[in-house]
Amino acid sequence: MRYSYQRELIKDIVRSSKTHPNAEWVFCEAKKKVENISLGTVYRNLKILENTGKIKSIHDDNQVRYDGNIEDHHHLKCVKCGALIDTDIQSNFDRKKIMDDYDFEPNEVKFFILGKCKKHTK
Amino acid sequence: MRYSYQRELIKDIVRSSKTHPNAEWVFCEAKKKVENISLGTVYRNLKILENTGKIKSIHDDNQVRYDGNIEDHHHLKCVKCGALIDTDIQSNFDRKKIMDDYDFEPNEVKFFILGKCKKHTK
DNA sequence: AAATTAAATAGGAATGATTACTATTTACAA
DNA sequence: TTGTAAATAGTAATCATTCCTATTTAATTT
Ligand SMILES: [Mn+2]
Ligand SMILES: [Mn+2]
Ligand SMILES: [Zn+2]
Ligand SMILES: [Zn+2]
Repeated sequence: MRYSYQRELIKDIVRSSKTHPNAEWVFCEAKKKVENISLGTVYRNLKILENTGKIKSIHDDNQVRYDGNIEDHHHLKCVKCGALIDTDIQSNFDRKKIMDDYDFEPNEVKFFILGKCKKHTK
Repeated sequence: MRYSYQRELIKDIVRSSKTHPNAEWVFCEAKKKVENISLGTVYRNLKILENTGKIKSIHDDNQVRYDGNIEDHHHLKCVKCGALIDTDIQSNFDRKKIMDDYDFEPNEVKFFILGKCKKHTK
């Protein structure tokens, strides 16, 4: 993999963000440093960074969002403002029961907890 | 809400399916009964049926799939063939811990268990 | 320090899922 | 029956994302 200033920039933007941004937001941030960077470059590098384990992606309804926190973790999602909040909540499921009851070999759980974040408590 | 043959048909197609189909599949099925039904009509009515609680929708990566099973339930998702399998697995999370630790008011959990269905066991 | 080469880019076109628009059709009530 | 507004078919538009390609650039070789 050849060095690319754009790719390093995109990685740093995602890694230092806490909002789980989408490609468009990353693009706008990147333009502050490379004024003529193209959106295609952002998408291509986000995918490369994901495939090489440098960042993670989250499918949030009809959009892809990116996460600079590559630790295994889950999220709270605010239904009011769309915020995604990192948690250390563990998912515990009964592997054997799933295999027995459904003839299915599980190996990962994805979940979000939907609700309201503190911004909306009156 | 005025009666519409197309809407009843779309409802019956989703209700009787077990595959959690997308709009395109529902459209193809519907054409077997109403040859010139339009895709827009399918999308519009799927949304109406969802909003009136007659069916549910599931965001599966970048596509919306529909579910005729309106009971509260979760799914196993096969990473090999994309199959979604209904389960009666319950999500148990500690509501109080979430409120205390994250200042977040949870009210629903969405999860999938990813893995391989029986079709891929050698 | 040039010349070489293939990877990466910018910019724009294409795609695919979904939604919006609009003239026509249809359910249903007066 | 006739009047009406809701629903439809057909099509155009939108939005996120991917694809294409001429040009630029990082890295290797002279
Ligand atoms: Mn996260
Ligand atoms: Mn289901
Ligand atoms: Zn919020
Ligand atoms: Zn499968």
